[in-house]
Amino acid sequence: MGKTPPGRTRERVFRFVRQRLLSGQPPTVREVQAQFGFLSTQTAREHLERLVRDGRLRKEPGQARGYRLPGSEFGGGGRSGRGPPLKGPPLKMVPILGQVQAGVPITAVEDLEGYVPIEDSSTSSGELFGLRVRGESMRDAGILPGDLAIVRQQSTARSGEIVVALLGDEATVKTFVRARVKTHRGARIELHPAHPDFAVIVPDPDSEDFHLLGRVIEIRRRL
Amino acid sequence: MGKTPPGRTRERVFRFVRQRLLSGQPPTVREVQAQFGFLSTQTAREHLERLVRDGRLRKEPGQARGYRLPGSEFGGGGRSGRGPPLKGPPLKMVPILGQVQAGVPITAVEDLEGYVPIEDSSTSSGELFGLRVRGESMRDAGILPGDLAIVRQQSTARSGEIVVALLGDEATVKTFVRARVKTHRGARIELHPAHPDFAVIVPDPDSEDFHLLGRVIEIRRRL
DNA sequence: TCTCATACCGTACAAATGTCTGGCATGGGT
DNA sequence: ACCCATGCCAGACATTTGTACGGTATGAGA
Repeated sequence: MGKTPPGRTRERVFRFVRQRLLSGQPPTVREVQAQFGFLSTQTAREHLERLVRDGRLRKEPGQARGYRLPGSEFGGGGRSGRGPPLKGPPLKMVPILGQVQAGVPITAVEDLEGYVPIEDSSTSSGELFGLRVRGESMRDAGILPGDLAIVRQQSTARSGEIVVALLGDEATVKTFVRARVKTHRGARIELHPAHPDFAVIVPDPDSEDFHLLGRVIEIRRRL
Repeated sequence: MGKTPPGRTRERVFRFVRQRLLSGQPPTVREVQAQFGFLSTQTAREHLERLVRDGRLRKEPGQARGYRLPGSEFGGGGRSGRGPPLKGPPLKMVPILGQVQAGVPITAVEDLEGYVPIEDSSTSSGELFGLRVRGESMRDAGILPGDLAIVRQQSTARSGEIVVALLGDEATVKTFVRARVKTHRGARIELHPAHPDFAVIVPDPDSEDFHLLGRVIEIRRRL
């Protein structure tokens, strides 16, 4: 193997490693070596280490297939042993629920559409689930029918947050508002649509027909 | 470690391995061992091998971190046939680009914000990347400033598709339209905003200042 | 010329990791 | 009782893989 222009080969090495990492199969040093026909593992290693020094790759020293992409911190499972320092993966598979019912733990719901991957670095303990948006009532907030709402289960919310509430047996996405009302002791709850044709809903917080399912933390739309 | 109900532990092992694979980090036998507190690597191995025999996992014998999800070569996907209905979507980590330039291969861009996980079952060969949306010009299509657009690199598009185009050195998200014009031979290209205050853009397809970067396949908004 | 950096090769060694052989205990069935 | 499958442990061995130390050759500058 002769020499190649400076940086030329390294660029190709990066692409190769990157492709492998993106598809879930971290390469070994020797796989990189073979891919480019290097006659020495050291050559591959030098390229890799250089990419790490340049911040284009990250690595877990000593681990087999230890090269990673920078940016998102993947990691091993929740650590319990003393082994290498690995972090918990912020990546989760979130179930998309076909229908929601009050009081039914989402983990027990069988009627699900599938799973979507989501990065969840938050430490909040609420379970996550996905819900398909129906209706135009949040149109002006950029939430359209068919969108997938990622919801964190919680029974309270702050004013202005977009939430999923269960009214009767219907799940609905609205902006949660605590309105100060002088006539009452305390505040009252309102569910605001984001569309001129829809009216504000004022549920009775104590009613059996009203349940706050959680807060919408992300909207996804497939085109 | 005492005994546990039949299959109980194996189910947990499977979930652990699956989670790791989905996040791009195949576990070692010993990592599984540590995760569940087994005192022997063999115990972990037996669970893993059993999962392979049951078709729930696949493996590359002899390779370090050689366990895979069945179906596809990568993160998972496809069906495996037997066993519980567990499909693993083909999962990739997609780079979020801070800025885009014409002619620069996305793999060479260093200025990236991070990576997001995305399911890509399509067989299209175009590379994927993420781009932060700026401006209000697509507001009425439910695409707001700060949204993350997932883009598949391609140099052509069909009329009506939402695309990312490079005008000069500015990347912009618009609806791609092929307008039939009688005066010309062939059609002309238009980039339509989705906001009354913005005007249709009619780029010169042959200009150096116009490049079609790709098609928007998904919109994500963090709330 | 001399240094220095880049690009590559050769050959090891040691750690990480996959694999194997043998054993123990429990429970279900015959 | 016997057989057999399951769940687990113990201790090794062999391969894969990361890492280290040293070498050759070329080109850019000082």
